[in-house]
Amino acid sequence: MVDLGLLVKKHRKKAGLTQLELANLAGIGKTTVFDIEKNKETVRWSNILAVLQVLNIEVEFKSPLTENG
Amino acid sequence: MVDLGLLVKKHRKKAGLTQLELANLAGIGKTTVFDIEKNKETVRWSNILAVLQVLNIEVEFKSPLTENG
DNA sequence: TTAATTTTACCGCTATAACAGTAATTTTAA
DNA sequence: TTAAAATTACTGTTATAGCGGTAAAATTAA
Repeated sequence: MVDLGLLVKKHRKKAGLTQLELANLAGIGKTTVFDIEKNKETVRWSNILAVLQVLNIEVEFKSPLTENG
Repeated sequence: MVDLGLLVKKHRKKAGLTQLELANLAGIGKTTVFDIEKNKETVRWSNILAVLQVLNIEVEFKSPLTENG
């Protein structure tokens, strides 16, 4: 899954939240939630993190270096 | 690994790049690279993505929903 | 169908991230 | 040790993300 916008949307729906409710829970504006779901990459990392936290989504970074040592 | 700043720094070092070189390769300012390595979360998602791309680091989002279906 | 809800879209305003420049500090190499 | 390179830190300016308000589509429910 590379589509963060769709991922957020799916999780939001599963949680039974509207964009506005998710925005309020994450402490951000509704416009930003909309932007995230539209894969607008100019949003702040902190705002994405706030949304992911509400939806219980974890972030992982992977590379050849992280695999071994 | 949750420390994105340290992760970026390690990969940058491994690639033999200075912050300025990484910034130029990623097409962003040196200040932003510095901020990312300092785990400043107010940076733009697009700028983080640009840095990760240069360093060949992939992003993965995980949750109970992404595991099964 | 109609009404209610939600999403999408656009608008200014404000707050601030991004930036280059500079300088001080720290690290590395000679 | 000294010199060179890199990192950290700060500053002022500029560009723009974030925001609420509003309204139009789209979706859902009755």
